[in-house]
Amino acid sequence: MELSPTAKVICGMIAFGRRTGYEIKQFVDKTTSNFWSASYGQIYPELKRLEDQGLVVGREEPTGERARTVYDLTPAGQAALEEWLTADRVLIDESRDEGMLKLFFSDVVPEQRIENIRAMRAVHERKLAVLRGIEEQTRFVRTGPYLTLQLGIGVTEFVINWCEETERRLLAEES
Amino acid sequence: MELSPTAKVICGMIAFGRRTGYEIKQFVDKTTSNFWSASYGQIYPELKRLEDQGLVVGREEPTGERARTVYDLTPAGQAALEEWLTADRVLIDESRDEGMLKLFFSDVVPEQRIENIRAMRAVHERKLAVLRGIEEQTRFVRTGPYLTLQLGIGVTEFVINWCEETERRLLAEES
DNA sequence: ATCCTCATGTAACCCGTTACATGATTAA
DNA sequence: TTAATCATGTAACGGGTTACATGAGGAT
Repeated sequence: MELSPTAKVICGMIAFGRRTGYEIKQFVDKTTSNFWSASYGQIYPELKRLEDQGLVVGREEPTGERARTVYDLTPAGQAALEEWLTADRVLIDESRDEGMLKLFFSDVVPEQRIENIRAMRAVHERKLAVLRGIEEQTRFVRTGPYLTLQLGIGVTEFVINWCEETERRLLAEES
Repeated sequence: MELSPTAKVICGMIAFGRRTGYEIKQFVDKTTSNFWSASYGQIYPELKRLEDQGLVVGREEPTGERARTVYDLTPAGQAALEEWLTADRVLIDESRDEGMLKLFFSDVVPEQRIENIRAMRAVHERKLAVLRGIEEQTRFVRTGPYLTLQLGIGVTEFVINWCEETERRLLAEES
């Protein structure tokens, strides 16, 4: 059973512990959103589809009067997840970085170039602060999340340094 | 006139020199695809819309019997492009990196972790080779494309190094 | 001749976000 | 008591990819 893009995060998150749709969204925002995000508009319908396909089971566990469905992986779901994780297929690798695009076209308005780089740096500084926050408040029982966080931090720092150096260099060249 | 996402690359590419839809696609693939891509299915309809909005003008310049429409920016198009480049708005920053997602969930199948990292490295090594190819075969009169290429190369190298180091570390810890 | 590149386009589909709607529970 | 958080959902919309269709020109 081939997993759809969003099914990959959903099943992975459930494999890390039974969860509600709401919790899946929280975890995605807190942990993978840097390289893989998901919205409620995808998560809830996808959970239904996964249940139809027999990859997950939802159990009603309301909090008082408040409806609440907790999902578990079925053996088929676990198998599909493992198949995906071990398969040697072409990996999705998409990115849309408007800061980079503006820098690319910055010769159209050259006076703005330094400003473009500063804006890029600001984006990455905010990102770094978020990642550092996660780093602090999380106990890493699992290595996967730890590794991706470290790589995320490393790349972000690299970009910030590059922005700083480039800004300095461009300012020096101006004079 | 607010530019749609795809209109940003299209107008930028035309600002760098009058082009056909086909040429825009070639340039995008060769230069920005690392952080911003576009398909024919977007480019041709978008060029029509931009012409309706008066931001570009298409001129018929066939090659013999072969139809060919070359686009130029109108003053309004140039203005819209400059407005976008100078505006201080929230920047689109999206990414979907399946290699990272697999690494994140690699505790589900821990024996596979090293393999996941190798696959990630392979992706980035291919990417680096492509970027280095562009670096060689291109004369950089313009700084924007040069800067984004350098940053792309730097980040890619950083990721490759991280993968190598992490792989070594994990192998050492195994024993 | 044949194949690659140039060149333009569209239709079906997939996917995903945004905004909205609703309501219970808990913390301040 | 009021605001934040927990919790579930959907409909409209926008955007983008893939696959297909077509054909001319240039190179081998």
